[in-house]
Amino acid sequence: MKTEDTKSKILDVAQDLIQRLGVNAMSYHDISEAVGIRKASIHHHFPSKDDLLKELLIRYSQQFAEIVDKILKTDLSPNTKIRRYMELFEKTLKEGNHDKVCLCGILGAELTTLGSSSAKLVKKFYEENEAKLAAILKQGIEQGVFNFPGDTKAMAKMIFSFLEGGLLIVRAQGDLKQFRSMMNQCLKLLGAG
Amino acid sequence: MKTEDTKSKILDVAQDLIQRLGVNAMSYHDISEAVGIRKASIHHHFPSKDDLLKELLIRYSQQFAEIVDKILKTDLSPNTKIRRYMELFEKTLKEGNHDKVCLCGILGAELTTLGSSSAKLVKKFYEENEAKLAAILKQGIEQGVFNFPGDTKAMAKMIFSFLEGGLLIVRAQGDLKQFRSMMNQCLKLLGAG
DNA sequence: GTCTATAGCGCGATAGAC
DNA sequence: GTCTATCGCGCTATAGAC
Repeated sequence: MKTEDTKSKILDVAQDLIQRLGVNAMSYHDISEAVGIRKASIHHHFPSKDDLLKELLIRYSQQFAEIVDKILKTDLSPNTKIRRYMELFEKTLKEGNHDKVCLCGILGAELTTLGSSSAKLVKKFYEENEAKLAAILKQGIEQGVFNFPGDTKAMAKMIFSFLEGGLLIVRAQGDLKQFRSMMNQCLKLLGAG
Repeated sequence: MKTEDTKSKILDVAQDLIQRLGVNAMSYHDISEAVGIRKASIHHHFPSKDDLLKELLIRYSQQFAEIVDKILKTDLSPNTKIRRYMELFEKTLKEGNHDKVCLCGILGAELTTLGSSSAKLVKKFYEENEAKLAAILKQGIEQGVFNFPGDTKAMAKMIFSFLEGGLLIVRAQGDLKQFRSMMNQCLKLLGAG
């Protein structure tokens, strides 16, 4: 198999496993079974586990940012933009057996056990997403479709926190529609009908 | 040393380690170093790691519930009750090196790797806390000090999610005052000045 | 109740043949 | 690029002396 194909298949499988189990509970053995090659072959593509994680974080953040930026640059109402953004998180939970959460959400819990460059990539994901949420909120205020008290940045951080935390809590409770009910509640708080 | 003293010291140390590292990255060896006894002695008190975790979860949930119930039964305004409740989470982050999060928050990330009774205890913690938050919100609505659109239960779940998620995100960013800024934003959203 | 010693396993990682 | 084989380590857990 071509190197790039194998590499991306390994990343796909690793991402899936980490989103379910976390990095610390996932092994090269697990990956090898799902990909259909041997452990040693995975080391050929990613010498260490931390190498794999770094590449995965770069890919994940870039893919996520691409999708978010596409939403941002439309001329949808800020109301709809926020909804679409939140649906990206909901979609994660809907995949497979309803037991996947955001990659960077689960890695946030394991943060103190990560290598420092991996930890920085997780932190960067948080900051970029908060900034993009804040941009939508600002636009909504300016257009008069949002009407909430307080600070835009604090509001963005709070929404991002509830999305990341909400995935963990709703996954535990096993009732996916609870996530949508929080999304609707959030939109109401923004004064977005 | 008396059995009960040793047991509770082990639980103290284990709780601290798990709140920083997660269960999967924490070992009996780590505990033994911090307590000052040997690995085998820990197995005498808690035969398996899951036994330890179960006892820890029961103790943690009970202690947390006690504190929350004390807040609930005061005649403080719902406004202040919510603030006090949120400060319990903030306090966790303030301890030690600012790298501790809620025990059940970090275990939510590791949920799929836990034994089923431990997982149930985590889930129970979530549900009890959401219910107590909802009770405060309801009281605030009835007394006319809160004034927010939408549903009380959805609002409680959203607040609880942002508290659990916020600990993870603010820990990663290393800026403790961001948590307080979210707390203040939350209070504003409740229409609580 | 705590200790030493060790079993037994799974892990990340490497060497070297093909 | 993938394989077999293996090293060396750290882990949970147990046996048995004190």
